[in-house]
Amino acid sequence: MSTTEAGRSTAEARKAAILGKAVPVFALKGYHATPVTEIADAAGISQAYVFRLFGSKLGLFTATLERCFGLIEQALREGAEKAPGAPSAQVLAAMGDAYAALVADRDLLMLQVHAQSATDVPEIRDCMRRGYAASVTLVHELSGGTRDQVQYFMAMGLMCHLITALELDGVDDPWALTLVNGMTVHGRRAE
Amino acid sequence: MSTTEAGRSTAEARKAAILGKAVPVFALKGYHATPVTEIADAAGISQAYVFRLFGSKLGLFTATLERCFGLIEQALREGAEKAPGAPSAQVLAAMGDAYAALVADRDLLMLQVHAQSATDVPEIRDCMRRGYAASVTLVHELSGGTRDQVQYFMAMGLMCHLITALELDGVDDPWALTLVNGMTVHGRRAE
DNA sequence: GGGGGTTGTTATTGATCAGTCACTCACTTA
DNA sequence: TAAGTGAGTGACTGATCAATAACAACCCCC
Repeated sequence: MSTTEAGRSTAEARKAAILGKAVPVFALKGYHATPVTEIADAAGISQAYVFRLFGSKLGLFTATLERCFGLIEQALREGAEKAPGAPSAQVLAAMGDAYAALVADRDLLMLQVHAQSATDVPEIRDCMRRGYAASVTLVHELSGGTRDQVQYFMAMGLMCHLITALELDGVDDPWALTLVNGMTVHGRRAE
Repeated sequence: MSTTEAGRSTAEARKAAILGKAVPVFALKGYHATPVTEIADAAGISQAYVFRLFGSKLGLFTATLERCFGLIEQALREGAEKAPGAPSAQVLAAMGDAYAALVADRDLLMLQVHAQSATDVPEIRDCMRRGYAASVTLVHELSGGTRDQVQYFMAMGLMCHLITALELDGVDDPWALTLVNGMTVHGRRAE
């Protein structure tokens, strides 16, 4: 079970490849419940080498989380560019749509949920703070919305987390419909 | 390190006592990262006996989670009773205040966060669904609010989870203030 | 006063997992 | 072609932890 497809490459390229595979694997069961062997297997690489590249399981997880935040910021930015000069509400709607498209695959969303639960580890808590700081600041600046609007925007993002974690998409009961109210599937409400 | 204070008691009383101690312990690091030994120690009881009483770690966790939801429902109910016959918005505000008072100690809130992250375990996911179903239904019935109002109420509850997990109370940066906007410390926004 | 159910413990087991170590292999440069 | 370097691995270790097994004290009712 060695390198099946790619031959050898540079350490940086390998790290990037591993991070790409790590997102869906960590998204499944979270930080504590995921052995790094699973990520090594998914990346088609030995577990020992993952430790060599990232130092520790914690280093691997925070790197994965940072990559995740990077993708989200990029999506928000691209969304905002689609409504240039529009009023705040419309910019927020465009950013919401871009975010919804990005997180349609569940993985980035669930990684956030797991990271939020692992904040007893200081490095993870700090990484989360940095990520949310960047996101909130970005939404504020690009949309020009009020504090209430931005808070509402983020709150609906959190509601997406819950809907995804509980797999409420297909549930037809009234309480589930109330929570999903106005959301696009796996996505975020437009306004 | 045996039973320090209490002598022997009935199994039911012991189970209740253990659940009381289990809430803060599970709240610290969550389901996967908390060994049942820690809960046994906190309850002043042997680890083996905890397994006898709850069958498995999963059984202990779901029982703890159910207790937590029970406390929340009780608080919501008592909150609603303080504004009888008032318009929806005021009933929601009263329920929010009661909820805020209940979760001021962080534990119940963090338990929710951890449980949301452990939904890959089917029993935990189902337990969460039942709990949220009961809460949403209760808020809807007691307040008589619209779907949007109830969704917003729950979304602000989720925002509390984030604020608590990231310890944003004392943070003075603009992005943190945006998220905390309108919330009472560790609590939930009134309206 | 003793049988039987209940409360509780100590000791152990079998598995899992983060992290390490001593290597090998391939490529580059002189 | 020999020496050096970075990529990559298999095999191990020490610790932790969920779960169990075997046993001990207690109490109530007959």
